[in-house]
Amino acid sequence: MAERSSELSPAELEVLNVLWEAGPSTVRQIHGHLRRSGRQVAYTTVLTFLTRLEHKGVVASDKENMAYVYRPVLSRGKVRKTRLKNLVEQLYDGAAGELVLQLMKTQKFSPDEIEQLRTLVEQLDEKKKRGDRAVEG
Amino acid sequence: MAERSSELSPAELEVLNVLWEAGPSTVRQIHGHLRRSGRQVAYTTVLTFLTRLEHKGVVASDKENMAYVYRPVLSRGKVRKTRLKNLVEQLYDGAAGELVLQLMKTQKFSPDEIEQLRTLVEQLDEKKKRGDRAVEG
DNA sequence: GCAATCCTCCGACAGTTGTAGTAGGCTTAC
DNA sequence: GTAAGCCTACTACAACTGTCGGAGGATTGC
Repeated sequence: MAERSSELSPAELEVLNVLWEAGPSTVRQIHGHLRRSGRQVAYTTVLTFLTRLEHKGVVASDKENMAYVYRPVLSRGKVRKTRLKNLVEQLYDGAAGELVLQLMKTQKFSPDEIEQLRTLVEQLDEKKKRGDRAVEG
Repeated sequence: MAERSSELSPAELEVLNVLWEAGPSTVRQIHGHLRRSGRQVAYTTVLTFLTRLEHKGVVASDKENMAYVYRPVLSRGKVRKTRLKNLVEQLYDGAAGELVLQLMKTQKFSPDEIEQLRTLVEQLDEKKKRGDRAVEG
């Protein structure tokens, strides 16, 4: 099992999510956050995850007064990108078209999002038409 | 570690992918398929994965002449759905809007897909407008 | 000053995953 | 009938994951 050391397990991701949402936090704060959102887990377990994450270079920490304050090093955007790429490769033959279509059919969108989608599709459509003309002429 | 028994590891998914693509196959066929696509792995390793998958109820097998022929029980669509749901929950706060937007901005689409996207957006737009009127009046 | 708290470190343990070797049972080409 | 192949079953093992408990040091309420 080679280069898995920089990958994030589900539980590690949960912890990282708290950090992204709440910003730099102590173990206790993260633990409280998780418990409040229904995740029953021991304090030391959270500590273990943070230690592992730090080891992977995904979070960093500074001692502040009594306790260490952890902060994310890896951005949510980066993780999203990697994960999405994996998903597309593993289940959509590397082509995201179908995925987008599937999402559009099954998900709900806010008016604002629909507006953005419309704009994006129009742009794509423009490009397509230009391509068509190029092929024709 | 409770109900993880029905989840698919990356390596298991690789094997399942072959089954989805190539249809029912023997261990040897799957092994060949994987090797041809650059995945160096021992015959018995593939067998292990298939055994585990069968144990999880994800594939089934029948003895045909000499060897067992394995076939998928779980559809690609189902796995896609589950995985997508996980991704959205874990990294997009349960709302797929942002995900779709991200994909639309970063991915390439075929003319046909663009056409479909346009249709879908138009439908969403219609709905939105009806909603607006309902709110106004 | 000392018990109650907190904090981190270390070790542990079972289940999962990736990977493969070996043993032993059929098939088949001679 | 026997060696060469192919097939599965069983075993193994290290790394990764999820989960904690206990040890031992610092802080603080009283």
